[in-house]
Amino acid sequence: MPRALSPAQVEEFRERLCAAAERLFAEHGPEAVTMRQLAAELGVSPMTPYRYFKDKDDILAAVRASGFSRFADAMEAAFRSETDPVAVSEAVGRAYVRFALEQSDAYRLMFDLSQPNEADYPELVAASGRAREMMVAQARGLIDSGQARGDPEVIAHILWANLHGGLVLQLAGKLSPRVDPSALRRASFQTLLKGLARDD
Amino acid sequence: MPRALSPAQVEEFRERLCAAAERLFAEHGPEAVTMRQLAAELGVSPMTPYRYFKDKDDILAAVRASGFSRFADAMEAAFRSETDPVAVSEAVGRAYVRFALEQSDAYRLMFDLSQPNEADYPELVAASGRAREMMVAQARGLIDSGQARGDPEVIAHILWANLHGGLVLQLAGKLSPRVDPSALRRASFQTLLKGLARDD
DNA sequence: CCTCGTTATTTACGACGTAAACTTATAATG
DNA sequence: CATTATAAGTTTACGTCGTAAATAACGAGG
Repeated sequence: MPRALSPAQVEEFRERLCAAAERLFAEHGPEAVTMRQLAAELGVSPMTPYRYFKDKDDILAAVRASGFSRFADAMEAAFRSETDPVAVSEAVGRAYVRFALEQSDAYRLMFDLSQPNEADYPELVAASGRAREMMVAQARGLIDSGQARGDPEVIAHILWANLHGGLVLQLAGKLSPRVDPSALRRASFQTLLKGLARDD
Repeated sequence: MPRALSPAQVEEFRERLCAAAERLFAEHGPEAVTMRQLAAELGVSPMTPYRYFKDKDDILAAVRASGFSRFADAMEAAFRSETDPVAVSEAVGRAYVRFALEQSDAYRLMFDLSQPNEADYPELVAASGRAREMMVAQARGLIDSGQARGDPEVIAHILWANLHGGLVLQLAGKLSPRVDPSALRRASFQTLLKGLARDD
C-alpha cells in the first residue's frame, strides 16, 4: 500500500488550509473564499481539500473554530490582565470589542445566522464553549465581589447579548447615525451594572 | 412606440415580485430565492426582473424594506394596544420577539451582516427608520413616566441591542443549552429597567 | 403598412460546489 | 526485485448561479 497519511500530516494540511482561508477572508472578504481560490493558495488542485474535509461547510466550521480559539485567547489574556472584578469585566469587554471590530470578517463568520448546526462540529463546540466560559468566569467575578447577584450563566448571557447586539447592529449599519457606537456600549455596560447591583 | 410601462405598472410588478420572494423565503428558505425560481413563480423569464430592478441586491433591498415595514406595523400595533409605559415597552418587546421568531427568515435577511450599504436604498432607509422610531417612542414613554432617565435615542438603542443580541445568539445557536432564551429576555429587561431607573 | 422604440425572451459566459473517472506513486507481497 | 493493490491527487464534467448580449415580439406614429 502507498504512503498512508499520518494523522499528523492530515492535521498539518487542515491547519494550512484553515490559515489560507483566514487570510483570504481577512484580505479579500468572504466572497473570495472559494474552493478554487483556496486550492490555488495552497498550490493544489480544487478537489484535494475534499480528502481532508467533508465539504465546504466542514471547512467553514474549522475556520469558525479557529476564530473562536483566537477570540478566547484574547479574552483570557484580558481576564488575566486585571484583578478588580469590574476592571476585569471592562478589560474582557474591550478585548471582545477589539476582536469584533478588527477581525470583523472572522466575527461575522463565527456568528453567522445561517450556519449549520454547530453540534455537528465538535471542535467548534469546544472552541466556542471556551469563549463562552470566559464570559461566565467574568460574571462570577462580579457576583463574588458583590457587584451583581444571580446566576452567573444568566448574567454572562445578559452582558453578552448586549455587547453582541450592539456590535452586530453596528456591523449591519443599523444604528442611528445620531448614536455613537462606543458611547452606546459604555452606557449599556453602566446601565447593566447598575441593574445587576440592585438587591430588591 | 409600444405600451410603455406606466409607473403604476412598474410598481405593481415590483410588488408582485417582492411578494413572490417573501413566499419563497418563508416556504423554502433563503437558498430558494434565485432569479430563476423567482421568475418561474411569476410565470416570466429569468431576465425580466432586470427591467424593474438593477440586480439581485436591489431585489433583496426591496424585500428587506418590505420586511421592515411589516415589522414596524407589528410594533406600532403593540404600541397602541397599551397605555402604561412599562406595559407598552413589554408589548412592543413581545411584538418584536414574535416577529423575529415567527418570521425568522425575514428577520435574518433584514439584519444580515453582509448586506450592501443601506444608504443606497432609500425605501429601505425609510422602512427601517420607521421601525427604529417605534423603539425610540417606546423609550420616550419610559422617560416621560419617570421609569428611566437619559437620552431616549440612547435608551432605545440599549434596549434594542439587548433584545436583538439575545435573539441573534439564539438564532445562531450560540446560547448555552442551560439558558432558556425567554427567561434570558425577561432577566435582561428587568435588569435594564432597574439600571435605567436609578438616579445616581 | 411599415418602421422604430420598448419590453420580453433566448442564448451564452464565467464562476461556483462537488461527483465521478482517471492518473500517479508508493508500500506490502510473492 | 518485480508486481500489484490501494491511497492521494488531478482532470474532467455536471448542474446551478447571476447576469451580459443578442434576438424576438409587439404596439403606437408616420
